[in-house]
Amino acid sequence: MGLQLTRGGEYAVRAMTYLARFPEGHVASLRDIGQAQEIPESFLAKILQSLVHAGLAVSQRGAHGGFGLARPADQITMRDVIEAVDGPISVNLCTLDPEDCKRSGDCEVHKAWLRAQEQLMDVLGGVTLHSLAPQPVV
Amino acid sequence: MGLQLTRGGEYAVRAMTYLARFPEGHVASLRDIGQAQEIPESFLAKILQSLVHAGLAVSQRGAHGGFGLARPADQITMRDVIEAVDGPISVNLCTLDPEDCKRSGDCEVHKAWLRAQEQLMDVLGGVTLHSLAPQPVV
DNA sequence: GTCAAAAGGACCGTTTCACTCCGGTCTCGA
DNA sequence: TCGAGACCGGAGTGAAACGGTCCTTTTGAC
Repeated sequence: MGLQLTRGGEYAVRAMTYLARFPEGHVASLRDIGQAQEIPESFLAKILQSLVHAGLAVSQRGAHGGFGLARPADQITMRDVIEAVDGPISVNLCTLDPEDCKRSGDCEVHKAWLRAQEQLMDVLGGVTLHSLAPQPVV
Repeated sequence: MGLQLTRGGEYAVRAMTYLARFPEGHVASLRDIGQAQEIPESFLAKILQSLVHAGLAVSQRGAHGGFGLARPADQITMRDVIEAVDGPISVNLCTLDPEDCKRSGDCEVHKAWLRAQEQLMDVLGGVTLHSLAPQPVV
């Protein structure tokens, strides 16, 4: 079964959506997030690190530390989140690296893949965390 | 890197596109297809078997046997081919089996995935082998 | 009958997935 | 200042999927 999101990507979207429910500046701990979203905590730690590295989340160390969004929720998309965790979205190898695909020039198949990829990115790039979040928790 | 097509799916599309260049009823041997499209023959054999089982290709055994399309090229889509080889396209587990996703009801994330999936299927389901083939070989 | 070709099943090395573990580091609060 | 709480980051791991290979059997044309 190809063309499927990784578990890490799925968890990342859920975790970030959870963080989007809090007011800006608020941080939630690994444990909070993991328990609320039913994500194994040790795995979630890795995922959140990727998100921090990508500049989508911020972390606060020490007692009462945790994670929060690095920007307002309406400025982070599903695409951002997924690419931070799983790397660039490329529906087929040949759409990622045109060098690698000697057929890219004349090849109708290549063009079809490019279109499919664009559609997918449009959808994922158009969905913000804000639009995903249920009514915010005050 | 998630969300990517398998090698098998890629090969399948190329192989079927190759077969679409011939007049109906013509069969090409495994070797022909493999050499023309630079696909390892022993692997291609497996892929073509999946396509035959799925009713997209027909095979002729014995001397001068080979493979051909089971229907006219304008009635076979990329989606058909990919699903025959890689199984149903599901961009996320929760879009495949709603039972499995207890969040499916109230969950905005779930709806976003459904939309993404639909877009992808629309593109892939709208591209026929006919539209992919270069000028047919007589 | 013989040769060409697909059918189909067993096998296999490598990579990726989906985690886990653990020592280290930082920070706050008492 | 000391220690508990929390993230950092790298190494490790079992299972599954990927990407094939190989070999025997069956079928069909000549």
